[in-house]
Amino acid sequence: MDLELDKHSIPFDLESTLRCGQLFRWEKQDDWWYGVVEDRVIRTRQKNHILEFEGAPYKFISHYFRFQDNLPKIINKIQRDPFITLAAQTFPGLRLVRQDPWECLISYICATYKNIPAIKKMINELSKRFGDQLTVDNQNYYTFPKPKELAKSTINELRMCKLGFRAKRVKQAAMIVDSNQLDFEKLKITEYKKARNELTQLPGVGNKVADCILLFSLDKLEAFPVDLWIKRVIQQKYANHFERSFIKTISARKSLSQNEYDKISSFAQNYFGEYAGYAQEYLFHFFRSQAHRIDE
DNA sequence: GTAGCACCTCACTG
DNA sequence: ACAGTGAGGTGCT
Repeated sequence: MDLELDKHSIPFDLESTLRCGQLFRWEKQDDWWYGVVEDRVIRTRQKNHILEFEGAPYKFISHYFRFQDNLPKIINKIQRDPFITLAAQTFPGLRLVRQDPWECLISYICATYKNIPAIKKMINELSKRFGDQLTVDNQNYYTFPKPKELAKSTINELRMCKLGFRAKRVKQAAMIVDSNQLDFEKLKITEYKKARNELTQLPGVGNKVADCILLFSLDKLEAFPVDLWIKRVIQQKYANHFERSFIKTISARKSLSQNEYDKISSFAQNYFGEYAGYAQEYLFHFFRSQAHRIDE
């Protein structure tokens, strides 16, 4: 199916959206992108203002790529200074993507202390071992495992998927989700701070992972995850918004204490406003792309 | 309340 | 080559 994006006045750039680091399950072959989303294999490419896609109806695609987000309005709201303005202008059409909360939870537990290529590998191994096989264009793809499959897995099997110390956390989190002790739908309508507190009860879920889940899968666009790269952005570009001693303290160490994290995150939420999460996405992608080549 | 450190494994660096 | 380094942090002391 073809979709004319201009006609619907939907700024969208497939390439930067799929490369920005939020997603771990898309691969490019020739000039088509292939990705497994829920129980589908989606094939898509963009030429100028035409988005071609197969494997899902328009409604699914539009929901996934958040076409209903009014991007011009959002960018207008977050443009508080020249740096964020430049970041947003460098990647026009970059959008957040609406992920499945369960997949997002496990993916970001796995993302702890790993780089993006390694995270992709772990997720693919998990899917191959515990997911369902789908065949498209004579190639095999695997769905992300259901909660039950990971809940009944053994730590050893999980470790064979290269999870390392994350294996135990993934199994425990899976058991909690599988036994319905966590209601994602309810979290969507729960106030941000309360929802985050609930998520951080899970093993392997600290502030950062919780904020990723809230932003990428639970529609909390005000969430502002602070990772290593965002910490660097703050140190280098937003230091004047903090006490000198604070910047000095966080610069001396690699990881942030809970309080330091909250200080940075709530600054950004106040500064960028209700769409702080979009600001995070642009800052993260822009700063990384400046620092070195994008992983692929 | 903060500080320090271990943690699995991988990709990239020199 | 191959050891060293740091990675979309969290949990424990």
